[in-house]
Amino acid sequence: MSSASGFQPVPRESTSSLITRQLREGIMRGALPAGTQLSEVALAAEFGVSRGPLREAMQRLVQEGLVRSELNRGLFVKELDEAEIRDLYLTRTAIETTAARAVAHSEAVIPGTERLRARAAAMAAAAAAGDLEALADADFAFHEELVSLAGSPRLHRVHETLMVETRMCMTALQGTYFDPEDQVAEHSRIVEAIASGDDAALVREIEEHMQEALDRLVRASR
Amino acid sequence: MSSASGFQPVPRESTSSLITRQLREGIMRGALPAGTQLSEVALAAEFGVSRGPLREAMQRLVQEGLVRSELNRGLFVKELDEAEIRDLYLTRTAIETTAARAVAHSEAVIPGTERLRARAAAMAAAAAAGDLEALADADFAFHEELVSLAGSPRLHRVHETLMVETRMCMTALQGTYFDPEDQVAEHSRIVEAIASGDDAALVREIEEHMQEALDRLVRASR
DNA sequence: TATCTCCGGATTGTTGACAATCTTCACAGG
DNA sequence: CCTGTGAAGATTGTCAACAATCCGGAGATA
Repeated sequence: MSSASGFQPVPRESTSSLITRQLREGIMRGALPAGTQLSEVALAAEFGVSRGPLREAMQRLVQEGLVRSELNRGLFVKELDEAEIRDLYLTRTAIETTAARAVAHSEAVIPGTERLRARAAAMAAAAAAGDLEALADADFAFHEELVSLAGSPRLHRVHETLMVETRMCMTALQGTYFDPEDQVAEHSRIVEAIASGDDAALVREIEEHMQEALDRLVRASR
Repeated sequence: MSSASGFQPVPRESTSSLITRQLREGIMRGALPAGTQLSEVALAAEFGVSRGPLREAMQRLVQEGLVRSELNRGLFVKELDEAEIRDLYLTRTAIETTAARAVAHSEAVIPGTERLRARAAAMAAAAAAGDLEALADADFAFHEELVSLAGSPRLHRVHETLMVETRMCMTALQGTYFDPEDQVAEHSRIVEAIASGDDAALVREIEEHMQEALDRLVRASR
């Protein structure tokens, strides 16, 4: 059998894994707002499985920190107060600066920056069109791409959770207005800093971007 | 009811949580070496519970990345090749530099550095006594303390997993000899950098320390 | 001999039922 | 009016049995 046939391993996935993904999506999109109790029977019925696999999925989310477990009481979607939001952005900064530096020093800087420029362009387009939802999506795609390019499974796994939490915040504050142009400009500066290979500038740009984003969120939440 | 009574909430904990902790300990200490299959029935019997809670604990470890799941095949303790070890230290650097900077800029720098100095002193004592096991323990306690002092739940949770993986590596390479004095000196330099409040120096010290530790590990594993 | 088929044993995946716990509400007593 | 008691209802925690899947080897066939 040729190994050059280009076949990929069959993407079989456990039920609990599939459920976890859907629940995460629900938490992210606001279908399961912060604080809601997650009823096992109700969710199990909705997913069409028994409580076993569903409970396994729940434990994953608990480990991820997206869900809080109270013994004999139930599971609740975690709520984010201001201190938590600050912690979230502190951690995002840690992960993303490291990722960006890894990209900047990797052999694939050129195609990497190219892809990031494309993401930034998508943001600009959404901003120009005044489509705030598309802008948010493009924003997320940018950061997701950035960390993916670093090629670090650990940074990526941690970042995935952080992005869910970020989106949770933004969903909760939906309707508040941010200046799109600022956001677009900040992302462009990050890309160019990566391209330049200047570590100090790079770190500074990301830290500033995170600080700005955090300020926008905190301001909106009061 | 006074809220200043100093009582803490009763530390009730779910069974799956307790099992998770024990399994993690086992993986860390080498009782469950990398690559071993984790038999559900055997482990459930050992813990004296049924397979339900045990499976929930397993899913937590999968989410943590310490255990790999093959559908209909079983669960295996994750193995770390050289690339994984590099990724591990990359991520540790990201977390610990951020934590150290947070400590350096916090209001509690003074007591913080004091506690870290105590940890470093414990390392020095173990090194002087030639007790390599105690040295490793003190080493871990130092890094654990460093991240705890940052007061960031996210950094702490991520770091916990990373330290388990680190210990896994070191357990696997048990018997190899490292120069204790170097290690002690590196940690002392980190503490003093925190005390000095010089961010650049701080980051440099931690990055160098991680690079050294990584080199020691990689060298020993070949 | 090489290959294919099939079967037995073992392990995981899933389920429904049972036990334990918590919450809520009504109600009696001070 | 407030406090304590108790039972009903609902929810979570746990278990043991059943179903599905995988692995290895014996045996048949060319």
